Amino acid sequence: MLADPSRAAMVLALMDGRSRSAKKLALDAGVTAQTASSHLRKLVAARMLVWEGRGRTKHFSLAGADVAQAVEALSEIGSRELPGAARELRFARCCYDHLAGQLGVAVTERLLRPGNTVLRDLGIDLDALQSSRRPLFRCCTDWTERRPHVAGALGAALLRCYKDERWLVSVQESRKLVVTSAGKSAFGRFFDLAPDFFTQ
Amino acid sequence: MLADPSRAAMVLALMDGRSRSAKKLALDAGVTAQTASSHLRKLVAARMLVWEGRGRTKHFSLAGADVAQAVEALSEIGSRELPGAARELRFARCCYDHLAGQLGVAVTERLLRPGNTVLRDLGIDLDALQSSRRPLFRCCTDWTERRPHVAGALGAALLRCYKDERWLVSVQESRKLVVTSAGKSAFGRFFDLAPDFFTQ
DNA sequence: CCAAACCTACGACGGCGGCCGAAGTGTTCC
DNA sequence: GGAACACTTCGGCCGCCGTCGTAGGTTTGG
Repeated sequence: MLADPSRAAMVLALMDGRSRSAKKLALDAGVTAQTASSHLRKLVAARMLVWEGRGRTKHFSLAGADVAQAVEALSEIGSRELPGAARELRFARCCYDHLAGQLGVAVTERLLRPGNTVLRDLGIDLDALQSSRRPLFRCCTDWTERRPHVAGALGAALLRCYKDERWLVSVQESRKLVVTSAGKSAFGRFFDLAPDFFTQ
Repeated sequence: MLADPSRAAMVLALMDGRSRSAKKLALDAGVTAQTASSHLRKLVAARMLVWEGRGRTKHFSLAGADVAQAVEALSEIGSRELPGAARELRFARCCYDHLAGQLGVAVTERLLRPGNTVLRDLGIDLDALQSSRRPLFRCCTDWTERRPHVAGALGAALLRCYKDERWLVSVQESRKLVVTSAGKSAFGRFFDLAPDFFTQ
């Protein structure tokens, strides 16, 4: 149940203990309402979620604390590799195909500022990404920062851009991403990051 | 990682804390050595297992207690529906496509007795099952009984047989299986079960 | 009573990944 | 040295399931 990214996103979104509508959970997971409905039915059948009808909407919440405990236990395993030589990993790493870590969170925050023109400045073609089968925008919760970073087709396109421009280079056999000197100035310029952001 | 049946079987086999060879784990999971090798590589990469070379064999064990904790937390969810009106469920239930519960465990124990002719008596065609892509025999650990019951292609064939003969009937929207009166005498005859086995 | 909003059922598509056979590498034992 | 054994890599097959478009049902609000 938790192995599917969409279902995991829905369960993670409910980890605060509150309840959300099916529509909201679909947005959280970055899928359509039809897909979300299918997933929610399975999660309820697995006794991991419960629901309550409020008029024409259905509100879902975690079925119990044991579900949350299982999710946290799995998160523990996922974030376990951090304590050691994890400073670089915590700063910038590859999360599937997009950027995660402190840099990923900072970039996402700037992207969400109203009125910014970062995507146009970077030459990201949103229309081309829209045509992809994949959801354009997805927010992925960062295990180290506990804040969202941009994922989905847009997140993948951004990381591809960073790599093409040689702002980031990936480390062999690792999720680590290293910021080049060109990258430091470019990220600072496009995303309004202070110079000492990279030297903390 | 834990969502795949083969990987889950391997991890469950290691839940006693001891270590096992790759070959042994392949047998536990009911897959070939090649497939097991692939799974074990992934589990090690995910920091869920560790290994130690002993001559020409590799012995794997759980990477730590947090892995066991996550597995137990997930098992808790899986077995949570039992406490309430769970007597029938604990006695005989459908586990995917095969029989589980006290009856499933008892049947498995009889099948493993040397010299028994139960499969031939029931008309199970082992050669036909062999040709399936699916592993013929797989042992599934019963969460309520903590003992193995037969799964895999053979387990599925057996349950199909039970249902065709109307020894077991499934309950709508539930994993519950009800033993018919014909089933009670048939199970008693073929598997040497005392009459009071069904009335305890 | 109509339009809008929310959720669901059905069907089809497509990709990911589990699976195994064959072949290769390294180790043990006689 | 040679045979048996344990594990790995490579390649290709195939089935499962996540995804969405279309369509239909239900509730809300005007």
